[in-house]
This record gives sequence, C-alpha cells and structure tokens, in this order.
Amino acid sequence: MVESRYHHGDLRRALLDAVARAITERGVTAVSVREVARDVGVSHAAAAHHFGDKAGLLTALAAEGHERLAAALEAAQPAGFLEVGVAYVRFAVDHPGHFAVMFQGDLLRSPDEALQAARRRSSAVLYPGAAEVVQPSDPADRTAGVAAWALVHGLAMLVLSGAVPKELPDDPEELTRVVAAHLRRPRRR
Amino acid sequence: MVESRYHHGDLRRALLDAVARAITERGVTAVSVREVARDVGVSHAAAAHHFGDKAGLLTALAAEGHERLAAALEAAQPAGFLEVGVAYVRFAVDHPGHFAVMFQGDLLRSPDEALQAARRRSSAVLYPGAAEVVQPSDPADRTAGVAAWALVHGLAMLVLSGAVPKELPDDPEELTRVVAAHLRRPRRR
DNA sequence: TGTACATCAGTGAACGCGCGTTCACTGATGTAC
DNA sequence: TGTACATCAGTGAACGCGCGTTCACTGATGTAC
Repeated sequence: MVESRYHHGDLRRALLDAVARAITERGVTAVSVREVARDVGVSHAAAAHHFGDKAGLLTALAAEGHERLAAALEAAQPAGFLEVGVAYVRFAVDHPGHFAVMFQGDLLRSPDEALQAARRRSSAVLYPGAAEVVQPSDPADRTAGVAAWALVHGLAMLVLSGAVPKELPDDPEELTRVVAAHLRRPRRR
Repeated sequence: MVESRYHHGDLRRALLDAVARAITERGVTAVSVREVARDVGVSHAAAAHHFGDKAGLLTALAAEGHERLAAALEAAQPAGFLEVGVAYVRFAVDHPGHFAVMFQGDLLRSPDEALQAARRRSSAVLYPGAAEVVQPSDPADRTAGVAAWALVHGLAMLVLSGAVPKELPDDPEELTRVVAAHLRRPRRR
C-alpha cells in the first residue's frame, strides 16, 4: 500500500521519470504536463511549480539525457573509438524517451543554461577537441568524428523505428560493432 | 490580385504544400489542421474532406516524401553508391517538412497502403535486394547497406539541426562526399 | 442549344475536450531562540 | 523542550483557447439526353 503524503519526497525525479516513460509509450508529440502529473498522482500545478512550464519540463529531460549520454560516452572512451559508438546506440535504446526529446529542438526552451552545458559535455566526446578553440585539431579528424557520429546516430534511429533488416543481429551492441566495421579507422589517435 | 473561387483547383496539392511549409517553419509538434487550412485560405472542414483526419493529412505527406525520396535515389543510382547517399542528404535538406514526418511514426495512420508502398519503394534502393526474398544477397552487403543508410540519415539530421562543425563544407553535397569517404567501399557491385 | 440531374468540392456552425497557465491558498518542514 | 516564524512543496479551482471532428448544407461542374 502506497503511503500518501503531502510532500512527495523527490517529485522532480518522479516527474522526469514519468515524462520519459510517457514519451516512450505514446510518442513525443502526444505528451502533456497534465498527463504526466496524473501518472505520478500529483496535481498538474505541482509540475508547473518545479519546471515552470511544459518547455521547462522537456528541457530538463533533454539536459538530463545529454548528461547521461556524456557520462556513458566518457566511460567508454578508454576502450576506444568503436566502443564510444556502441555506447551511443546503447544509450538511445535504453533511454528512448530522453533520446527523442534531445533532438526535438522546437519543444525546448532554447537558451537554457543547463541544457547548453549538458550538450557541450556530450559533444566534447563526439567531436574530440571541440573544446580546444585555440588549437583546432587535424581537419581530417573532424570529418572522421562527424562520420562516426552520423553513423551511430542514424543507426540508433533505425533501431528505434524497427527498420533494421532481421538478418542482422538483434543485440544493439553487436549490431553496432558489425555495422561500424564499415567505417575506416580514423588516421590518428 | 488572387481570384477567389469556390473550387480551388488543386486543394489537395495546396494543403500538402502548406503542411510541409508549416512543419518546416514551426516544427512537427506544433502543426494543426486548422492552421494549415487557414494558410491556404480554405475552411478546415475542407481539409477533412480531402484527408479524413489529421493523421490522414500527415500520412499523405509522409507517403509523398517516400515517393520523392525514392525517385531521387533511383535517379542517382546509376552514378554509383556514393551519389545515392548524396541524394539522400540533398532530399532531407530540400524537403525538411516531408523528412520530419516520414520518421515520426506516432503521427501517422499506421496501416496505410499508399504509405507502405512508398516506403517499400524507397527502402528498395537503400537496402539493395530487399525485394528479392527468394534469393537473399550476401549478408556483408546487407550490413554495408545499413551502414551507408545510417550514415547518411544521421548526417541529414546533423545538418538539419545545424550541428555540423563550421570547418566542414556548408554545401550538403560536398559535405556528404567528404564524410562518406570514411566509409569503406562495399566489397562487391 | 438547352435542360435535368448526379457528383463532387467546399462551407459554416456547432460540439465537447483536454490543454497550459495562473493564483490565492494550505500543509509540512526546518530553524532560531 | 517548547514556541514562533520563515520557507518551501503541493493544492484546487478557474480562465480562456485552439483543437479535431461531425454534419447538414450549398455552390460549381460535368454529363446524358
């Protein structure tokens, strides 16, 4: 029996979880603040209290997504180039709600500081050296980074929309390894 | 001065153009049937007359998108592997409204015959040999096809969201050639 | 050339609904003394 | 240990709005005779 309390404990967390679940189940276009609050069992005004408005809620989810993605990519980095790509696809499959909202720019509060910082962190891994403005790295590395990013991002979308031919591996990690093998190894590093 | 007539002439066409424009300008999540009808200068019930409901309108746009994409890819095919990818990115950049809705499954009428046929046509070029069920082609070709599809799809999304680093070429075609160069050539064909 | 009629395109009013946002409020918690 | 008070979390009612859908209708067009 769930204890009903006036103070939820961690309502912010619960709302973010609920909106991610709602997006996964019903799609990013159908999500509403009221429905999410209903799922959590709280008044919809409570959601407004935490996030301001709908864009605020979704922006917070997108920022969290970029943070988690960045953490996953950073953790994979020591294992090398390929494993970063594997981690990318893994993230998309494990967090489809976050992933959907991260790239749906028109739903987000655009000049949001937390979101921008989180974005910077995840793209720092994807575009190695993007942070070092002073001394840009080898242009060839840049195109290699974009190629890798494009490939894993597109692959993630393929997997999420169920468009991968069935002869290929079901497991996202194995699939990524097989598909990314068609990428030439980057010249340096 | 625009002549105002009771019969529009080609309202279906005009509505599809308007919804593509609306998605491009205001995003796929914000689009409404009433707004689109207003843009064309027609009652919103007229749109319902042509497309049944909102899902019908967006499904028709998605189907048209797949047809146009298929035509572009087929035209590029004789020029070889790489040019098909170039055509893919070109299509996404030229038809962002269509492109957005083609991959937003939750907005579409799912068992729509015209949409499915159009999808089949475009994926027949992307997954070469997908049509030949009887005699499946070399599995290695399949993974190569998926790799190429994933790369150009991801690259298109990068371009549309303005996330391509500015040292890389602005022109989508040139960009695609540079980035896709990191893909190993497929073994056969 | 004219008339009758079927067909199709588009209208306009009406409906009920869920939405996002606002606001004065109340309940709970923690801290200072 | 007790009391006063500030702070914060969450409530519930109200608002106005634009939406999607439905329906009986009217205007225009084309075809048969």
